Amino acid sequence: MAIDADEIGQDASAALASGREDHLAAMRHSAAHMMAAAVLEVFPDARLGIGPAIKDGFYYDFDLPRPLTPDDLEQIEEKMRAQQAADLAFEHSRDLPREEAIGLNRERNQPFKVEIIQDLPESEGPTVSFYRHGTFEDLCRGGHLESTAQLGAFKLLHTAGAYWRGDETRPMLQRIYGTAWDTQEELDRYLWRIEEARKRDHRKLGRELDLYTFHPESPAAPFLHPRGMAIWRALEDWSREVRRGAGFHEVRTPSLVRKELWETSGHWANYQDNMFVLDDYDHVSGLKPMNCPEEILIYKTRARSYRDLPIRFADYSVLFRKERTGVLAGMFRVRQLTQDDSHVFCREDQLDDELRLALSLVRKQYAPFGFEPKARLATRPEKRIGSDEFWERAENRLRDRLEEDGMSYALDEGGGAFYGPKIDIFIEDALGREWQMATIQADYQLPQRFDLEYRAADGGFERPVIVHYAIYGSFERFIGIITEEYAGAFPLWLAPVQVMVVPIADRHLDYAERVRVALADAGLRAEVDSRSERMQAKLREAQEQKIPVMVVVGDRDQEATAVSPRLRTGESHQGVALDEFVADLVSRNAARELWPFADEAAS
RNA sequence: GCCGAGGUAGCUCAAUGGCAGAGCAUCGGUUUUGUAAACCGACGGUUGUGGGUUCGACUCCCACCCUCGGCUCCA
Repeated sequence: MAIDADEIGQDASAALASGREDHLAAMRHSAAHMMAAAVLEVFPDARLGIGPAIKDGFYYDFDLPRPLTPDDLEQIEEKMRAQQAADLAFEHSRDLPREEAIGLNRERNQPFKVEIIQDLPESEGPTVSFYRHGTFEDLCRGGHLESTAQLGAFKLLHTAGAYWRGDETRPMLQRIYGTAWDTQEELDRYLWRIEEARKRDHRKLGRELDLYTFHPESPAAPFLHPRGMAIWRALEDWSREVRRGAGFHEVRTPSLVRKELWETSGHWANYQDNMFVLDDYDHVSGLKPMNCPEEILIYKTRARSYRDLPIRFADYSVLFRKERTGVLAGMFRVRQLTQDDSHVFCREDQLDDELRLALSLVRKQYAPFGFEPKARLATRPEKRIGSDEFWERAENRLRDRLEEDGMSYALDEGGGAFYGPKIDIFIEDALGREWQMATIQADYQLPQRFDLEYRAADGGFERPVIVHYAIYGSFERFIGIITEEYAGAFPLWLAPVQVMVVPIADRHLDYAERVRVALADAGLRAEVDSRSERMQAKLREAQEQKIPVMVVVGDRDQEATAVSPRLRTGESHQGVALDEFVADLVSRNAARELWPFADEAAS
């Protein structure tokens, strides 16, 4: 078999990359040890939790007598620098039989360490290892730098509460997050990325660009301003276009639904606490957190034939989820959301094709954004319904489709929904952050719970399968993500105001309005800046609003029925014929190009 | 829900127990302009809400609301 030269190159660079990853992980893990030692210097009574390396850095959890302050962090960081300067060797100090190790940690008053040792599986062997640098010794599997002097550039970032072992019934410890890199340049670049993310915060941009705002009168629900709504509509139009070609039919279903439906679906048992429940005279009703059971009611309104299937419903209804207050976050986590929800009722023998269709629609719908989807296969959770045999079959099916599609995917053990496994799709944004987007689920449970059936070719009754998916996920969240991805500089097809017409003097107002109408008639979103301001001021304003195209109109343009466009990128032209200009924008808009540039704001 | 931080004019931010202020925005006027900010003036506040301490509270204390960073959760 011939070996592709490119493949060798890729393997080699992958090996290099993973060697570098190992090195960074060892360094960050070592930094965590040094931080623990420093914390013990400041708080001799501190009890230690765990301290792993993570993406971009490390953390360590502590039980401390009082909350940490920013001053404490500085002090701890200084003590770490002192260790770094002291060039202390990291050494494998000893291996102790479990009982002795437990005794040692009891003596040191480290109950969390005792618990870790007690819970180590037998397969880890009869002894546990300890590592030391300076006077600090910690229970540890190993994987360190040779010496504290090898720690590169680091910084302690912030503190946060974290439950011991991630269990909310256990004590809450104080976690200190830090970051560590080989060089100061890499550290600076990372800190720049954090700063850049802060600047792109969608809550800030949403207000500055007049897209959406949040108000305490309706917490965790965005108020969409005209400009935000324009983005929403552009997204919705694209979603409908994608689904129309794929044979979907749009439905709309009620928000307020009696609890019996949720009992049948299983949501009442599993998510009752996260539903808004209302008193409906002598009934109990809930605001719907999901569309599926209602699509099912539509399915059941008539006898279905095998010839009717697949039936594909799209539903853009509003959903309500009573999220715990602490999880709310701008557009990312809201209590009222709208999905581009899709439900396909199909025969078992059509399922593979429907999963293929779903994956292809994900690719298609993401293409104009420049998003490259990756997947996670989320398998059976602890809290679930259905037999193991069912889960096995369903998981394999999803895996096969992913393999076949070639989409890169990872496993998310136990991450499935209570009624079935799912494919979660995520993307990486311009700053290297990952966002979970679409989710695709093959569901055998709801059809059974609702006793769905269709008449088969042989005259018998068969049970359909439901494929659930949402590609944007929720519109709210998606808008938040793309606001940050583009740093507010939306490509033409998404820009709330696509063209700002800038008359030079008041005598050009009539012509400016004529230009606006020409653009609007062509289906573009255009406005005239009719203020009695200087042209430069209007351009600055439009530029700050990240409007992709400005057109200046003055005497020369008016005479020639032309415009003088200026792009957000700074590029400008004089005296372009109005017809040509409109036609050019119309075609770029229709093609949903990433134009003028997607990431110009990042540069 | 839990841990921590925060909330002053529409926005960004000053004022640490003693007269709540600036820039931008807004409004009025002057200016009519060729590719990123014209000039002059005016308006704007129950300092998140409610209680308390004090001669006096933006400032100190308590409760609540909202937001942010995390943890847990995410059908």
